[in-house]
Amino acid sequence: MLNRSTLIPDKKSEITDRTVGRLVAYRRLLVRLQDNDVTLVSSKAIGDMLGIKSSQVRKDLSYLGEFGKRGVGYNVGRLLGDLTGILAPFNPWQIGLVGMGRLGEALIGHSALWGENYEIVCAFDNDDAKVGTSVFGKPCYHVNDMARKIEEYGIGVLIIAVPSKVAQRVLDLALDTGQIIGVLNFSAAALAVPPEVELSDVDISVELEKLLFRLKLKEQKKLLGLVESMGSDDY
Amino acid sequence: MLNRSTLIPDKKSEITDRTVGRLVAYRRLLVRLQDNDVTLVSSKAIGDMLGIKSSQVRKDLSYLGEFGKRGVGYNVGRLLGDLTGILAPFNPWQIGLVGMGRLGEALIGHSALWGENYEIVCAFDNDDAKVGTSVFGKPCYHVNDMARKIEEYGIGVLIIAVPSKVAQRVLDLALDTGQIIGVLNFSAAALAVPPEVELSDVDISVELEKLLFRLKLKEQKKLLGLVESMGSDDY
DNA sequence: CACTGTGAAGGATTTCACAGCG
DNA sequence: CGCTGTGAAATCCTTCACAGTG
Repeated sequence: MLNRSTLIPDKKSEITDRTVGRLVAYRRLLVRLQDNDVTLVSSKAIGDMLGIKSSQVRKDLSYLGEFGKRGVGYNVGRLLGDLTGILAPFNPWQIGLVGMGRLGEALIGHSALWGENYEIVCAFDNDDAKVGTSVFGKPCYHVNDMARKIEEYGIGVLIIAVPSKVAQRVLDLALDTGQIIGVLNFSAAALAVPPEVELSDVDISVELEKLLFRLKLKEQKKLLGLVESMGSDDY
Repeated sequence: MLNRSTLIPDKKSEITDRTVGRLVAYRRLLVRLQDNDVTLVSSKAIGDMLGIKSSQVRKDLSYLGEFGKRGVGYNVGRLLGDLTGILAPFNPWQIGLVGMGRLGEALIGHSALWGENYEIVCAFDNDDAKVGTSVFGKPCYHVNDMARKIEEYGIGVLIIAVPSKVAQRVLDLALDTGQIIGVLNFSAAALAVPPEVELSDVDISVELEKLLFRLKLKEQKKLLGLVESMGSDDY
């Protein structure tokens, strides 16, 4: 169960969520490089391709050990293997998808969510038209059967893709099993989970509004700059 | 065009992206409170409902002005109005959706992306079966017509929901119009945009992998703790 | 020589702690 | 008295700068 290659190095305590996000991106890039028969890459090259400073890349990788050769760079295959091992779970995760609406379907079909290391094993919905069907080979069960199916499938992680009004209620049904340890929440609800459960929120409309606000700030700066350049003092 | 109520206060320069994200959440919460006829709320109450420290709530709001009454709290209606004004754009944004796959459809149907202040006006795809159709009332055009339609509709913001292999190519077609100032990228590609264009990435699989890695770290800590509690020293 | 690995500096964000006020 | 608003402290994250090395 605990095999050496996937163990996270001792400095692990310093690996933050932000670093992990970048590690995932590095790994994706390395896969592409390997496909293109690139065998060597520098932190500068990685950074340029991802829009990150090279020092950030080196710092991130340094948390995991010493992978590079000074004066040379990183061996693509070796680094890819090491990153893959570090990111890989000890055992594959079984994931349940709650909510088979448009977003749920999009997620279940999302190729990036079909890995060797984790798998959406089934979905849940309260719409009788969907219950009993299969989407991309994943069966859809009624929300009322969730607790039972979570145990049957050994599901430890849930993806929540239901309307925010019902998100907490439906989640609580699942938490009652005591078997859920991680939740990825796509609803706009601020979900409550016990402290031992990891919760992560992806709020699509917040992301859009953040972007639009940045644009507004820029617009305002431009407009105010204009006013100032007309020199109110001089009039 | 520049109306007073939507102007961002002078301290605006301190408003960070993170703060904006929380402001959006505060506004959503306030709408709910107002619907439930709550008229008064404290920073502590807001924080508790959203899983945030009350000091964070107060600091965020303080960037925008003084909205609360000491010893009392915040007036829900007043604060809601102020936040709405500050977050509202000077003019509604016209948004184009690139990619009408499952994720694109989910986004176009996502109720949260239909606001008074922004609207997805149309979609683009390269699949002839989709071009010419309408989804949720939004017409779908061919990617080759994108530049023309961006100008026709006055689109300033794009949502990218195409496979990462083609994302940059398709985006470049749009950027050539010189009219795009913001891009919300759902693909896994690290997109390049000119410095005057705001880019924001929402990477669904990175979010999932980050969560799974946190779970792995916890698991490892537990396992190592177990080893330690067996007290190798004592044997 | 070119690049990594990393302490130390610099920035950014959160939290504290308390003065100030209704 | 209770809660806001805010400097100051603490924490977290990124960038710099350079010693170290193949």
